Amino acid sequence: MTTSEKNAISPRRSEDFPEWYQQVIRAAELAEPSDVRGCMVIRPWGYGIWENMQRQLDAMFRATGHRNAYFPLFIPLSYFAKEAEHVEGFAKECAVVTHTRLEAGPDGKLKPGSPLNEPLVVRPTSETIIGASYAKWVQSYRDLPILINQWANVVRWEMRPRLFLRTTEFLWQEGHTVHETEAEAREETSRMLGVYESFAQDYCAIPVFAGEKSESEKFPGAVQTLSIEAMVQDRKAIQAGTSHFLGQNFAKASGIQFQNREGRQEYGWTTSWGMTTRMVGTVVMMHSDDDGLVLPPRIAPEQIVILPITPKEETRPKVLEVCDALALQLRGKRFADAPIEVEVDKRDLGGGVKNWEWIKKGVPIRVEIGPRDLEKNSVAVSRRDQPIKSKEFMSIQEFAANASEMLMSIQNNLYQRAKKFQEENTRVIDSKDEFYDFFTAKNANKAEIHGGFALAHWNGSRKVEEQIKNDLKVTVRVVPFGKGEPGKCIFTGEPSPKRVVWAKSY
RNA sequence: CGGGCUGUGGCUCAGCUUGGUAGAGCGCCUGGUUCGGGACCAGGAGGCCGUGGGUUCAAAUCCCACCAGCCCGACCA
Repeated sequence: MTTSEKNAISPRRSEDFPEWYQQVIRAAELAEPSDVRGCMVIRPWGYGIWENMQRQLDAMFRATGHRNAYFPLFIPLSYFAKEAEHVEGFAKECAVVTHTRLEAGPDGKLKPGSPLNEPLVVRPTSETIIGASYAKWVQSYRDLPILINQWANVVRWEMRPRLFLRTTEFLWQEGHTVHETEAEAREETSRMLGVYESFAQDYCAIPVFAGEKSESEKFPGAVQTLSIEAMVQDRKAIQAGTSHFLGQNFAKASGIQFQNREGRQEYGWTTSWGMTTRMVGTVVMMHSDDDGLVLPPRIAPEQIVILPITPKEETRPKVLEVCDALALQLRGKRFADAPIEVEVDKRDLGGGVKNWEWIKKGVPIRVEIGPRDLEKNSVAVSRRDQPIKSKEFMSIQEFAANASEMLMSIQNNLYQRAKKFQEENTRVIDSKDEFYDFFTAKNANKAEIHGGFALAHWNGSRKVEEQIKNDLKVTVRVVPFGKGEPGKCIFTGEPSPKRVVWAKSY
C-alpha cells in the first residue's frame, strides 16, 4: 500500500549485504542456482550483460593484435603436472575425468564403464594444454610473438560458491602469448592490464586500483601477477582482472623453444591474462541499490525501455503507434559506437508491476507514454541513476535528440559516484593501532559494513602478511605501480619502499 | 574436508515437543472492478511434507542411515 516507502529489494544493503546481493540477482533475473552444486544458470538478461562485455573486450584484444582460437576442455594429467607450482596451486580444485561410457550395473543403475589409461583434468586454466600446441608452432624467433585469446568455460571445484563471484564452472577469456624477449613479454603483461583497466572504467563504470600482486597472492607458476582491484559497496576489494608474466616457467614445462637471432635454442617468454563472468557480479555489487540492479548503459542489454500507458482500450492503438515510432527513431541513433537498444514493453500487465520489473532489472532509461502525453506531445523520462519516483517531462523530439547524451550522462554519473565512494573509503594509515581499528567492526555479533582500502607501508614480508590475514582477514590487494614515497612499515618499523593497498576481499 | 543448523506447493515459512494421513502469506490461473503505477473483490490450480529403512493400528511429527542446502573455518577469478 504505502508503496513510496517500500524498497523493491529486501533486505537492504545496510542490513545484510550478501543476502541483498543474491536478491538483486534473482529480482533482475540475471541468474539462478542450478541443481548441479556450485553451478549456475545464466538467464538472458545476465547473459546479455556478459555478451556486451565480451563484444567490447574482444574488440580491444583485436585492436592490440590478438586473434581468437580454441583449445580442448580436457587436459591430460601428465601435461598438467609439468609445472610444479602450478599443479600445487590448482590440484585441490581440479575436476578429473577417469572413465568413459556408462554401463548398467546389477541393480540396473548406470555406472561408469571403462577406466581411461590417463585421467583427464577439466581445465581450471589452459596454460599447459595451450603450451603443448605452442611448442609445436614455435621453431624460430620469426614465429614470434604468438598472440592468442580463447573464450571458454573453466572448472574450479570451489568449496563455497556464490552466483557470479565464485562458481564451480565459469565463463572467461584467457589470453596466452609467447614472446622473443623478457622485455616484450613484460610489456604485453602490462599492456593487457591496461586494457582491463580501461574496460572496467570506461564500460563498467568501475574505478580500480592497478598494481602488482604480492608473492603470496600471485598466480601459481607466474613470475609476476598484475591485477586491477575494485571496491564494491560493502567496501571489500574484488579482483576484476589479472595479467601474468610467466617468465620462462611454462615454456620450460611445455618445451616452447625457438632458435634465436644468434642461432641458439632459447625458451620463449610467455604471458597469460583473463577476465571472467565475475565481472558481472562486480557490476552488480558496485552500482545497484535497494531497489535492485543499476546498469551502466554501455553494458546494459537494453538501454531504453518504453512503457505504453493504456488505461482505455480506445486509446491503446494510438499510444502503441507513437511508442513504436519513437523506438524506431531511437534505434536509428547511436550511443557509444553502437545503435541504441530499445524495447517497447507491450505485455498485458499492470503498469506499476511492469515499471518495477524494469527498475529491478536496472535498465538505464524508462520512458512512459500515455494518452495525456499524446495530447501534449510529451513523454515522462526516468533515469535509473536518479531516485525511483523522479520523472522528467519533455517533448518526444527533445527526448529523441538527447537520448544518447542522457545515456552518457548516466554512464559518467555511475562512474563518478563509484569513484567518490572509493575515495571516501580509502584511507592513508600510518599506525598499526589505527589499521586494526579500521578493519574491526564495532558490533562483533552482527558486523556492520566497515573498513575499506588502507594505504599503508609494509616491509614486503610474507610473515607480516600472514599475521594480518590471521588477525583481521585483511590482505595486500595490490602493490601500486610507480615509485611512491618511501616510509616505515607500520607493523615492523622496517623500511618500506611505498604504500600498498590493504583490504578484505572476495 | 572438519564444526553448527536446516530440508513441508514456484518463493518465504507455520505445523513436529504432547503421533491420528497438510496450512498461511506471496506468486500463478480464471472472471470482474480498477489502472500515470508494484491496486481490489470473487473463484481456482498446485504438495505421496529431501530419500530409504525402522517403531506403531496409525508417522510431516518418534528412531536410524543416506542425500542436499545454509552458516562458520582452510582455498579461490
